[in-house]
Amino acid sequence: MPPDCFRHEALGVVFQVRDKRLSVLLCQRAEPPFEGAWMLPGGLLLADERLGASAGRHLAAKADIPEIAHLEQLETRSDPVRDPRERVLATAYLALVTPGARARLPADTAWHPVDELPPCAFDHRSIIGSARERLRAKLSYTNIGFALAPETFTISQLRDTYAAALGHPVSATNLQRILTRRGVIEPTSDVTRPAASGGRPATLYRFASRELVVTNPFAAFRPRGTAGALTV
Amino acid sequence: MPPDCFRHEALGVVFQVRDKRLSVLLCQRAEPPFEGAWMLPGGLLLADERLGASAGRHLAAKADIPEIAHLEQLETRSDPVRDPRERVLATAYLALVTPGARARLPADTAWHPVDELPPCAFDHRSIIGSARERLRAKLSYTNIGFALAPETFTISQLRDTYAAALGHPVSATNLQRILTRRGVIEPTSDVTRPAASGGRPATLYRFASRELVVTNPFAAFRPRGTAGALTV
DNA sequence: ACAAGTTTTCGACCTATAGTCGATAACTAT
DNA sequence: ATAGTTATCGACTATAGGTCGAAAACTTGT
Repeated sequence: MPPDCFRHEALGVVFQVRDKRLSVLLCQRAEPPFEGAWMLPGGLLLADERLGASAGRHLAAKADIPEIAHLEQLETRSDPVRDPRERVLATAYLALVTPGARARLPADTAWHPVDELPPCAFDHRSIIGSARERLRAKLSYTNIGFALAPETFTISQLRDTYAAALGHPVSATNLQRILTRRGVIEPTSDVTRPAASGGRPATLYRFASRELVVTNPFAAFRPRGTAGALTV
Repeated sequence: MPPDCFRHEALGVVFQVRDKRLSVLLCQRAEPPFEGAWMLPGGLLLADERLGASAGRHLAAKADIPEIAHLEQLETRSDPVRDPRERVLATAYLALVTPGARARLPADTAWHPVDELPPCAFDHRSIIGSARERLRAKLSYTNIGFALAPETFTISQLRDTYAAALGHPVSATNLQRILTRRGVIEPTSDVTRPAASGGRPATLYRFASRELVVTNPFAAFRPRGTAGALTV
Protein backbone atom coordinates (compact mmCIF):
# COMPACT_ATOMS: atom_id res chain seq x y z
CA MET A 1 0.00 0.00 0.00
CA PRO A 2 1.45 3.40 -0.92
CA PRO A 3 2.44 5.49 2.09
CA ASP A 4 0.11 8.49 1.61
CA CYS A 5 -2.95 6.37 1.10
CA PHE A 6 -5.47 5.24 3.69
CA ARG A 7 -8.42 3.02 4.29
CA HIS A 8 -11.51 4.91 5.29
CA GLU A 9 -14.62 3.69 7.04
CA ALA A 10 -18.08 5.17 7.51
CA LEU A 11 -19.70 4.61 10.92
CA GLY A 12 -23.33 5.13 11.80
CA VAL A 13 -24.56 6.28 15.20
CA VAL A 14 -28.16 5.14 14.84
CA PHE A 15 -30.48 6.55 17.48
CA GLN A 16 -34.02 5.47 18.19
CA VAL A 17 -36.24 6.25 21.16
CA ARG A 18 -37.32 2.88 22.52
CA ASP A 19 -39.41 2.51 25.62
CA LYS A 20 -38.84 6.18 26.54
CA ARG A 21 -35.08 5.78 26.38
CA LEU A 22 -32.66 6.99 23.75
CA SER A 23 -30.92 3.93 22.37
CA VAL A 24 -28.10 3.29 19.94
CA LEU A 25 -27.55 0.36 17.63
CA LEU A 26 -24.39 -1.63 18.39
CA CYS A 27 -22.78 -4.82 17.12
CA GLN A 28 -20.82 -7.17 19.33
CA ARG A 29 -17.36 -8.12 18.08
CA ALA A 30 -16.60 -11.81 17.74
CA GLU A 31 -12.87 -11.40 17.12
CA PRO A 32 -9.93 -9.44 18.46
CA PRO A 33 -9.16 -6.65 18.81
CA PHE A 34 -11.77 -5.70 21.39
CA GLU A 35 -13.31 -9.18 21.29
CA GLY A 36 -16.70 -9.12 22.97
CA ALA A 37 -16.86 -5.33 23.04
CA TRP A 38 -19.53 -3.48 21.11
CA MET A 39 -18.96 -1.35 18.04
CA LEU A 40 -20.88 1.00 15.81
CA PRO A 41 -22.21 -0.48 12.57
CA GLY A 42 -20.24 0.59 9.53
CA GLY A 43 -17.55 -0.49 7.16
CA LEU A 44 -15.02 0.47 4.55
CA LEU A 45 -15.56 3.08 1.89
CA LEU A 46 -15.53 1.75 -1.66
CA ALA A 47 -14.06 3.34 -4.73
CA ASP A 48 -16.61 5.66 -6.39
CA GLU A 49 -18.72 5.71 -3.25
CA ARG A 50 -19.57 8.81 -1.22
CA LEU A 51 -19.27 8.66 2.55
CA GLY A 52 -22.97 9.25 3.21
CA ALA A 53 -23.96 6.52 0.78
CA SER A 54 -21.41 4.20 2.35
CA ALA A 55 -22.86 4.74 5.81
CA GLY A 56 -26.35 4.06 4.48
CA ARG A 57 -25.21 0.95 2.63
CA HIS A 58 -23.54 -0.56 5.66
CA LEU A 59 -26.52 0.15 7.86
CA ALA A 60 -28.86 -1.48 5.38
CA ALA A 61 -26.57 -4.50 5.08
CA LYS A 62 -25.82 -4.92 8.74
CA ALA A 63 -29.13 -4.25 10.37
CA ASP A 64 -31.69 -4.23 7.60
CA ILE A 65 -32.91 -0.85 8.76
CA PRO A 66 -35.87 -0.04 6.54
CA GLU A 67 -35.67 3.73 6.43
CA ILE A 68 -33.40 6.28 7.98
CA ALA A 69 -35.35 9.46 8.65
CA HIS A 70 -32.28 11.65 8.94
CA LEU A 71 -28.59 11.22 8.19
CA GLU A 72 -25.90 13.82 8.71
CA GLN A 73 -22.16 13.83 8.90
CA LEU A 74 -20.67 14.25 12.35
CA GLU A 75 -16.89 14.25 12.27
CA THR A 76 -13.83 12.42 11.00
CA ARG A 77 -11.47 10.68 13.40
CA SER A 78 -7.87 10.38 12.28
CA ASP A 79 -5.85 9.08 15.21
CA PRO A 80 -3.25 6.86 13.52
CA VAL A 81 -3.64 4.15 16.16
CA ARG A 82 -7.40 4.29 16.68
CA ASP A 83 -7.41 0.86 15.08
CA PRO A 84 -4.46 -1.13 16.46
CA ARG A 85 -4.23 -3.33 13.37
CA GLU A 86 -3.71 -0.73 10.66
CA ARG A 87 -4.54 2.90 10.15
CA VAL A 88 -8.18 3.52 9.26
CA LEU A 89 -9.76 6.93 9.09
CA ALA A 90 -13.36 7.00 10.23
CA THR A 91 -16.15 9.41 9.35
CA ALA A 92 -19.08 9.16 11.75
CA TYR A 93 -22.68 9.84 10.78
CA LEU A 94 -25.65 10.64 12.96
CA ALA A 95 -28.64 8.53 11.85
CA LEU A 96 -32.13 8.81 13.29
CA VAL A 97 -34.97 6.35 12.87
CA THR A 98 -38.60 6.71 13.88
CA PRO A 99 -40.18 4.37 16.43
CA GLY A 100 -42.28 2.73 13.75
CA ALA A 101 -39.24 1.36 11.99
CA ARG A 102 -38.65 -2.07 13.51
CA ALA A 103 -35.44 -3.42 12.08
CA ARG A 104 -34.75 -7.12 11.83
CA LEU A 105 -31.49 -7.50 13.69
CA PRO A 106 -28.81 -10.18 13.36
CA ALA A 107 -27.88 -12.08 16.49
CA ASP A 108 -24.79 -9.98 17.21
CA THR A 109 -26.66 -6.68 16.95
CA ALA A 110 -28.81 -4.98 19.58
CA TRP A 111 -30.13 -1.66 20.82
CA HIS A 112 -28.51 -0.23 23.93
CA PRO A 113 -29.78 2.69 26.00
CA VAL A 114 -27.17 5.43 25.83
CA ASP A 115 -27.17 5.74 29.61
CA GLU A 116 -26.06 2.13 30.02
CA LEU A 117 -23.51 1.58 27.30
CA PRO A 118 -21.61 -1.69 27.35
CA PRO A 119 -17.82 -1.67 26.85
CA CYS A 120 -17.19 -0.20 23.41
CA ALA A 121 -14.47 -0.93 20.89
CA PHE A 122 -12.05 1.60 19.37
CA ASP A 123 -13.03 5.23 19.91
CA HIS A 124 -16.71 4.45 19.47
CA ARG A 125 -17.82 5.49 22.94
CA SER A 126 -16.59 9.03 22.45
CA ILE A 127 -18.15 9.12 18.99
CA ILE A 128 -21.49 8.24 20.55
CA GLY A 129 -20.95 11.12 22.97
CA SER A 130 -20.40 13.53 20.09
CA ALA A 131 -23.55 12.28 18.42
CA ARG A 132 -25.60 12.85 21.56
CA GLU A 133 -24.29 16.40 21.82
CA ARG A 134 -25.21 17.11 18.22
CA LEU A 135 -28.68 15.66 18.64
CA ARG A 136 -29.34 17.63 21.81
CA ALA A 137 -28.27 20.88 20.23
CA LYS A 138 -30.32 20.38 17.07
CA LEU A 139 -33.45 19.46 19.00
CA SER A 140 -33.31 22.96 20.45
CA TYR A 141 -32.96 24.97 17.25
CA THR A 142 -34.23 22.80 14.40
CA ASN A 143 -37.22 20.58 13.64
CA ILE A 144 -35.05 17.45 13.83
CA GLY A 145 -37.58 15.83 16.15
CA PHE A 146 -39.47 14.68 13.05
CA ALA A 147 -36.85 11.97 12.65
CA LEU A 148 -37.50 10.52 16.10
CA ALA A 149 -41.29 10.79 16.21
CA PRO A 150 -43.97 8.76 14.42
CA GLU A 151 -46.15 10.21 11.66
CA THR A 152 -48.71 11.53 14.13
CA PHE A 153 -48.40 11.79 17.87
CA THR A 154 -49.82 13.42 20.96
CA ILE A 155 -48.01 16.15 22.84
CA SER A 156 -47.39 13.74 25.68
CA GLN A 157 -45.74 11.25 23.38
CA LEU A 158 -43.62 14.00 21.88
CA ARG A 159 -42.67 15.18 25.36
CA ASP A 160 -41.45 11.68 26.21
CA THR A 161 -39.43 11.56 22.99
CA TYR A 162 -37.79 14.93 23.66
CA ALA A 163 -37.16 14.05 27.31
CA ALA A 164 -35.45 10.82 26.30
CA ALA A 165 -33.27 12.49 23.69
CA LEU A 166 -32.45 15.57 25.78
CA GLY A 167 -31.86 13.65 28.96
CA HIS A 168 -33.93 15.87 31.24
CA PRO A 169 -37.61 16.38 31.99
CA VAL A 170 -39.57 18.46 29.48
CA SER A 171 -42.77 20.41 30.07
CA ALA A 172 -45.60 19.46 27.72
CA THR A 173 -47.10 22.94 27.97
CA ASN A 174 -43.84 24.55 26.96
CA LEU A 175 -43.12 22.09 24.19
CA GLN A 176 -46.51 22.57 22.60
CA ARG A 177 -46.39 26.33 22.72
CA ILE A 178 -42.83 26.68 21.43
CA LEU A 179 -43.04 24.15 18.61
CA THR A 180 -46.39 25.46 17.33
CA ARG A 181 -45.18 29.06 17.50
CA ARG A 182 -42.14 28.10 15.49
CA GLY A 183 -44.36 26.31 12.98
CA VAL A 184 -42.56 23.02 13.59
CA ILE A 185 -45.64 21.01 14.50
CA GLU A 186 -49.30 21.49 13.63
CA PRO A 187 -52.50 19.87 14.92
CA THR A 188 -54.41 17.39 12.80
CA SER A 189 -58.19 17.10 13.02
CA ASP A 190 -57.93 13.73 14.75
CA VAL A 191 -57.86 12.88 18.41
CA THR A 192 -56.81 9.72 20.22
CA ARG A 193 -59.32 7.58 22.01
CA PRO A 194 -58.59 8.03 25.71
CA ALA A 195 -55.98 5.92 27.39
CA ALA A 196 -56.86 2.67 29.14
CA SER A 197 -57.15 4.38 32.50
CA GLY A 198 -59.27 7.21 31.18
CA GLY A 199 -58.40 10.84 30.63
CA ARG A 200 -59.19 13.46 28.08
CA PRO A 201 -58.56 12.45 24.45
CA ALA A 202 -55.47 14.11 23.03
CA THR A 203 -55.32 15.87 19.68
CA LEU A 204 -52.88 14.33 17.25
CA TYR A 205 -50.12 16.51 15.87
CA ARG A 206 -47.77 16.10 12.95
CA PHE A 207 -44.50 17.74 11.92
CA ALA A 208 -45.07 20.44 9.33
CA SER A 209 -41.95 19.39 7.42
CA ARG A 210 -39.89 16.23 7.25
CA GLU A 211 -36.90 18.07 5.88
CA LEU A 212 -34.41 19.58 8.29
CA VAL A 213 -35.19 23.25 8.88
CA VAL A 214 -33.40 25.64 11.22
CA THR A 215 -36.28 27.20 13.09
CA ASN A 216 -34.53 29.09 15.84
CA PRO A 217 -31.35 30.50 14.32
CA PHE A 218 -28.76 31.99 16.62
CA ALA A 219 -29.97 35.54 16.78
CA ALA A 220 -27.52 37.33 19.04
CA PHE A 221 -26.36 40.75 17.84
CA ARG A 222 -28.79 40.72 14.93
CA PRO A 223 -31.00 43.76 14.21
CA ARG A 224 -34.71 43.26 14.71
CA GLY A 225 -36.70 41.91 11.81
CA THR A 226 -33.66 40.31 10.21
CA ALA A 227 -34.46 36.82 11.47
CA GLY A 228 -36.05 34.03 9.44
CA ALA A 229 -35.97 30.29 9.11
CA LEU A 230 -33.25 28.82 6.92
CA THR A 231 -33.35 25.47 5.17
CA VAL A 232 -30.27 23.33 5.49
CA MET B 1 -2.96 1.58 -5.57
CA PRO B 2 -5.35 -0.84 -3.85
CA PRO B 3 -9.01 -0.20 -4.63
CA ASP B 4 -10.33 0.58 -1.13
CA CYS B 5 -7.60 3.04 -0.37
CA PHE B 6 -7.64 6.78 -0.81
CA ARG B 7 -5.55 9.87 -0.69
CA HIS B 8 -6.73 12.38 1.85
CA GLU B 9 -6.03 16.08 2.11
CA ALA B 10 -6.53 18.60 4.90
CA LEU B 11 -7.72 22.05 3.85
CA GLY B 12 -7.67 25.20 5.94
CA VAL B 13 -10.25 27.96 5.70
CA VAL B 14 -8.21 30.70 7.36
CA PHE B 15 -10.25 33.75 8.31
CA GLN B 16 -8.91 37.09 9.43
CA VAL B 17 -10.70 40.42 9.77
CA ARG B 18 -8.71 42.86 7.65
CA ASP B 19 -9.76 46.46 7.15
CA LYS B 20 -13.20 45.76 8.63
CA ARG B 21 -13.84 42.91 6.20
CA LEU B 22 -13.80 39.18 6.80
CA SER B 23 -11.13 37.74 4.53
CA VAL B 24 -9.94 34.25 3.63
CA LEU B 25 -6.49 33.11 2.63
CA LEU B 26 -6.31 31.67 -0.92
CA CYS B 27 -3.59 30.42 -3.24
CA GLN B 28 -3.73 30.87 -6.98
CA ARG B 29 -3.18 27.74 -9.03
CA ALA B 30 -0.42 27.81 -11.63
CA GLU B 31 -1.35 24.54 -13.33
CA PRO B 32 -4.44 22.70 -14.55
CA PRO B 33 -6.93 21.71 -13.47
CA PHE B 34 -8.52 25.04 -12.58
CA GLU B 35 -5.44 26.93 -13.74
CA GLY B 36 -5.58 30.51 -12.51
CA ALA B 37 -8.41 29.78 -10.09
CA TRP B 38 -7.91 30.15 -6.35
CA MET B 39 -7.79 27.31 -3.84
CA LEU B 40 -7.67 26.82 -0.12
CA PRO B 41 -4.25 26.15 1.37
CA GLY B 42 -3.73 22.54 2.35
CA GLY B 43 -2.21 19.30 1.22
CA LEU B 44 -2.01 15.57 1.58
CA LEU B 45 -2.21 13.71 4.84
CA LEU B 46 0.93 11.78 5.76
CA ALA B 47 1.20 8.40 7.39
CA ASP B 48 1.15 8.73 11.19
CA GLU B 49 -0.20 12.28 10.94
CA ARG B 50 -3.50 13.44 12.37
CA LEU B 51 -5.77 15.59 10.24
CA GLY B 52 -5.61 18.63 12.52
CA ALA B 53 -1.84 18.50 12.62
CA SER B 54 -1.75 18.10 8.86
CA ALA B 55 -3.85 21.22 8.37
CA GLY B 56 -1.57 23.15 10.71
CA ARG B 57 1.55 21.89 9.01
CA HIS B 58 0.38 22.87 5.54
CA LEU B 59 -0.67 26.30 6.71
CA ALA B 60 2.69 26.89 8.33
CA ALA B 61 4.50 25.69 5.23
CA LYS B 62 2.40 27.50 2.68
CA ALA B 63 1.78 30.84 4.29
CA ASP B 64 4.14 31.02 7.23
CA ILE B 65 1.24 31.87 9.49
CA PRO B 66 2.76 32.52 12.90
CA GLU B 67 0.00 31.43 15.17
CA ILE B 68 -3.48 30.11 14.63
CA ALA B 69 -5.73 31.27 17.45
CA HIS B 70 -8.38 28.63 16.81
CA LEU B 71 -8.60 25.49 14.69
CA GLU B 72 -11.58 23.19 14.43
CA GLN B 73 -12.72 20.49 12.07
CA LEU B 74 -15.54 21.41 9.71
CA GLU B 75 -16.51 18.52 7.48
CA THR B 76 -15.20 15.89 5.10
CA ARG B 77 -15.97 16.02 1.39
CA SER B 78 -16.05 12.72 -0.43
CA ASP B 79 -17.40 13.33 -3.91
CA PRO B 80 -15.42 10.83 -6.06
CA VAL B 81 -14.90 13.42 -8.78
CA ARG B 82 -14.31 16.50 -6.69
CA ASP B 83 -10.77 16.32 -8.01
CA PRO B 84 -10.91 15.44 -11.74
CA ARG B 85 -7.44 13.86 -11.70
CA GLU B 86 -7.87 11.19 -9.05
CA ARG B 87 -10.05 10.64 -6.05
CA VAL B 88 -9.00 12.67 -3.00
CA LEU B 89 -11.03 12.94 0.17
CA ALA B 90 -10.79 16.33 1.82
CA THR B 91 -11.32 17.30 5.45
CA ALA B 92 -11.78 21.03 5.88
CA TYR B 93 -10.74 22.98 8.96
CA LEU B 94 -11.84 26.37 10.18
CA ALA B 95 -8.80 28.41 11.23
CA LEU B 96 -8.94 31.86 12.79
CA VAL B 97 -6.07 34.30 13.20
CA THR B 98 -5.98 37.56 15.11
CA PRO B 99 -5.37 40.87 13.33
CA GLY B 100 -1.94 41.18 14.93
CA ALA B 101 -0.66 38.12 13.12
CA ARG B 102 0.82 39.41 9.87
CA ALA B 103 1.83 36.44 7.80
CA ARG B 104 4.58 36.63 5.20
CA LEU B 105 2.84 35.43 2.08
CA PRO B 106 4.31 33.85 -1.06
CA ALA B 107 3.59 35.55 -4.37
CA ASP B 108 0.74 33.18 -5.28
CA THR B 109 -1.06 33.64 -1.95
CA ALA B 110 -3.36 36.48 -0.91
CA TRP B 111 -6.23 37.48 1.35
CA HIS B 112 -9.62 37.86 -0.28
CA PRO B 113 -12.73 39.43 1.26
CA VAL B 114 -15.37 36.72 1.47
CA ASP B 115 -17.90 38.99 -0.22
CA GLU B 116 -15.76 39.25 -3.34
CA LEU B 117 -14.39 35.79 -3.87
CA PRO B 118 -12.48 35.16 -7.09
CA PRO B 119 -13.21 32.00 -9.10
CA CYS B 120 -12.41 29.04 -6.86
CA ALA B 121 -11.04 25.62 -7.73
CA PHE B 122 -12.67 22.27 -6.88
CA ASP B 123 -15.45 22.52 -4.27
CA HIS B 124 -13.60 25.16 -2.31
CA ARG B 125 -16.18 27.89 -2.72
CA SER B 126 -18.86 25.85 -1.01
CA ILE B 127 -16.39 24.85 1.72
CA ILE B 128 -15.79 28.54 2.42
CA GLY B 129 -19.56 28.94 2.67
CA SER B 130 -19.76 26.18 5.28
CA ALA B 131 -16.96 27.81 7.22
CA ARG B 132 -18.75 31.17 7.25
CA GLU B 133 -21.90 29.51 8.56
CA ARG B 134 -19.99 27.79 11.34
CA LEU B 135 -18.23 31.00 12.31
CA ARG B 136 -21.44 33.00 12.36
CA ALA B 137 -23.20 30.47 14.54
CA LYS B 138 -20.35 30.16 17.02
CA LEU B 139 -19.99 33.92 17.37
CA SER B 140 -23.53 33.89 18.74
CA TYR B 141 -23.19 31.20 21.38
CA THR B 142 -19.48 30.88 22.21
CA ASN B 143 -16.56 33.18 23.03
CA ILE B 144 -14.92 32.40 19.67
CA GLY B 145 -14.42 36.10 19.02
CA PHE B 146 -11.19 35.86 21.00
CA ALA B 147 -9.62 34.27 17.94
CA LEU B 148 -10.47 37.23 15.70
CA ALA B 149 -9.71 40.08 18.11
CA PRO B 150 -6.39 41.47 19.35
CA GLU B 151 -5.21 41.04 22.93
CA THR B 152 -6.99 44.21 24.09
CA PHE B 153 -9.54 46.24 22.20
CA THR B 154 -12.24 48.83 22.54
CA ILE B 155 -15.91 48.00 22.20
CA SER B 156 -16.01 49.86 18.91
CA GLN B 157 -13.21 47.76 17.51
CA LEU B 158 -14.92 44.62 18.69
CA ARG B 159 -18.18 45.78 17.13
CA ASP B 160 -16.39 46.20 13.78
CA THR B 161 -14.91 42.72 14.11
CA TYR B 162 -18.26 41.13 14.87
CA ALA B 163 -20.00 43.11 12.14
CA ALA B 164 -17.44 41.96 9.59
CA ALA B 165 -17.69 38.31 10.60
CA LEU B 166 -21.48 38.28 10.98
CA GLY B 167 -22.14 40.26 7.83
CA HIS B 168 -24.60 42.70 9.34
CA PRO B 169 -24.46 45.81 11.53
CA VAL B 170 -23.96 45.24 15.25
CA SER B 171 -24.89 47.56 18.10
CA ALA B 172 -22.00 48.44 20.38
CA THR B 173 -24.36 48.89 23.33
CA ASN B 174 -25.81 45.46 22.87
CA LEU B 175 -22.49 43.78 22.26
CA GLN B 176 -20.95 45.22 25.41
CA ARG B 177 -23.87 44.33 27.60
CA ILE B 178 -24.30 40.79 26.33
CA LEU B 179 -20.65 39.78 26.28
CA THR B 180 -19.95 41.20 29.75
CA ARG B 181 -23.05 39.56 31.18
CA ARG B 182 -21.94 36.25 29.73
CA GLY B 183 -18.51 36.79 31.22
CA VAL B 184 -16.90 36.57 27.78
CA ILE B 185 -15.11 39.93 27.94
CA GLU B 186 -13.95 42.01 30.88
CA PRO B 187 -12.66 45.58 31.17
CA THR B 188 -9.00 46.27 31.83
CA SER B 189 -7.90 49.30 33.81
CA ASP B 190 -6.49 50.96 30.70
CA VAL B 191 -8.10 53.36 28.29
CA THR B 192 -7.11 54.47 24.81
CA ARG B 193 -5.93 57.96 24.11
CA PRO B 194 -8.69 59.60 22.11
CA ALA B 195 -8.78 59.23 18.36
CA ALA B 196 -7.14 61.78 16.07
CA SER B 197 -10.35 63.71 15.66
CA GLY B 198 -11.10 63.74 19.38
CA GLY B 199 -13.74 61.93 21.34
CA ARG B 200 -13.98 60.28 24.71
CA PRO B 201 -11.23 57.75 25.49
CA ALA B 202 -12.46 54.18 25.34
CA THR B 203 -11.80 51.59 28.01
CA LEU B 204 -9.86 48.61 26.78
CA TYR B 205 -11.40 45.17 27.16
CA ARG B 206 -9.94 41.69 26.94
CA PHE B 207 -11.43 38.24 26.50
CA ALA B 208 -11.70 36.42 29.82
CA SER B 209 -10.62 33.15 28.23
CA ARG B 210 -8.72 32.22 25.10
CA GLU B 211 -10.08 28.70 25.13
CA LEU B 212 -13.33 27.97 23.35
CA VAL B 213 -16.22 28.07 25.82
CA VAL B 214 -19.91 27.63 25.06
CA THR B 215 -21.44 30.58 26.85
CA ASN B 216 -25.00 30.51 25.62
CA PRO B 217 -26.01 26.86 25.34
CA PHE B 218 -29.20 26.00 23.55
CA ALA B 219 -31.64 26.22 26.38
CA ALA B 220 -34.99 25.36 24.89
CA PHE B 221 -37.14 22.92 26.87
CA ARG B 222 -34.68 22.93 29.76
CA PRO B 223 -35.92 23.42 33.35
CA ARG B 224 -34.88 26.59 35.14
CA GLY B 225 -31.53 26.54 36.89
CA THR B 226 -30.20 23.68 34.80
CA ALA B 227 -28.13 25.91 32.54
CA GLY B 228 -24.41 26.54 32.80
CA ALA B 229 -21.42 27.14 30.58
CA LEU B 230 -19.75 24.08 29.12
CA THR B 231 -16.15 23.89 27.98
CA VAL B 232 -15.56 22.29 24.63
C1' DA C 1 -76.65 9.68 37.81
C1' DC C 2 -72.90 11.16 40.30
C1' DA C 3 -68.39 11.41 42.35
C1' DA C 4 -63.61 10.44 41.95
C1' DG C 5 -59.54 9.75 39.23
C1' DT C 6 -56.75 10.74 34.85
C1' DT C 7 -54.97 13.01 31.18
C1' DT C 8 -55.01 16.98 28.16
C1' DT C 9 -55.19 21.76 27.17
C1' DC C 10 -55.04 26.50 27.93
C1' DG C 11 -54.52 30.96 30.02
C1' DA C 12 -52.04 33.85 33.27
C1' DC C 13 -47.97 35.16 35.25
C1' DC C 14 -43.12 35.88 35.59
C1' DT C 15 -38.35 35.93 34.32
C1' DA C 16 -34.39 36.35 31.31
C1' DT C 17 -32.51 37.82 27.09
C1' DA C 18 -31.77 41.05 23.87
C1' DG C 19 -32.79 45.19 20.48
C1' DT C 20 -33.49 50.38 20.43
C1' DC C 21 -32.87 55.01 21.64
C1' DG C 22 -31.55 59.02 23.76
C1' DA C 23 -29.01 61.33 27.44
C1' DT C 24 -24.66 62.05 29.43
C1' DA C 25 -19.56 61.71 29.80
C1' DA C 26 -15.00 62.76 28.26
C1' DC C 27 -12.16 64.09 25.18
C1' DT C 28 -10.08 67.48 20.80
C1' DA C 29 -10.03 71.46 17.98
C1' DT C 30 -11.09 76.13 16.95
C1' DA D 1 -16.13 78.80 25.69
C1' DT D 2 -18.24 76.33 22.08
C1' DA D 3 -18.80 72.96 18.75
C1' DG D 4 -17.73 68.37 17.20
C1' DT D 5 -16.74 63.49 18.15
C1' DT D 6 -16.67 59.23 20.31
C1' DA D 7 -17.84 56.31 24.29
C1' DT D 8 -20.84 54.75 27.90
C1' DC D 9 -24.88 53.99 30.30
C1' DG D 10 -29.69 53.79 31.75
C1' DA D 11 -34.47 53.31 30.39
C1' DC D 12 -37.79 51.34 27.56
C1' DT D 13 -39.64 47.58 24.86
C1' DA D 14 -40.30 43.18 22.60
C1' DT D 15 -40.15 38.41 22.79
C1' DA D 16 -38.92 33.82 24.04
C1' DG D 17 -39.59 30.67 27.28
C1' DG D 18 -40.37 28.42 32.25
C1' DT D 19 -44.05 27.64 35.89
C1' DC D 20 -48.39 26.96 37.74
C1' DG D 21 -53.05 26.06 38.29
C1' DA D 22 -57.65 25.92 36.50
C1' DA D 23 -60.73 23.97 33.26
C1' DA D 24 -61.93 20.41 29.79
C1' DA D 25 -62.95 15.79 28.44
C1' DC D 26 -62.71 11.44 29.15
C1' DT D 27 -63.07 6.58 32.22
C1' DT D 28 -64.30 3.88 36.10
C1' DG D 29 -66.69 2.72 40.34
C1' DT D 30 -70.72 3.27 43.36
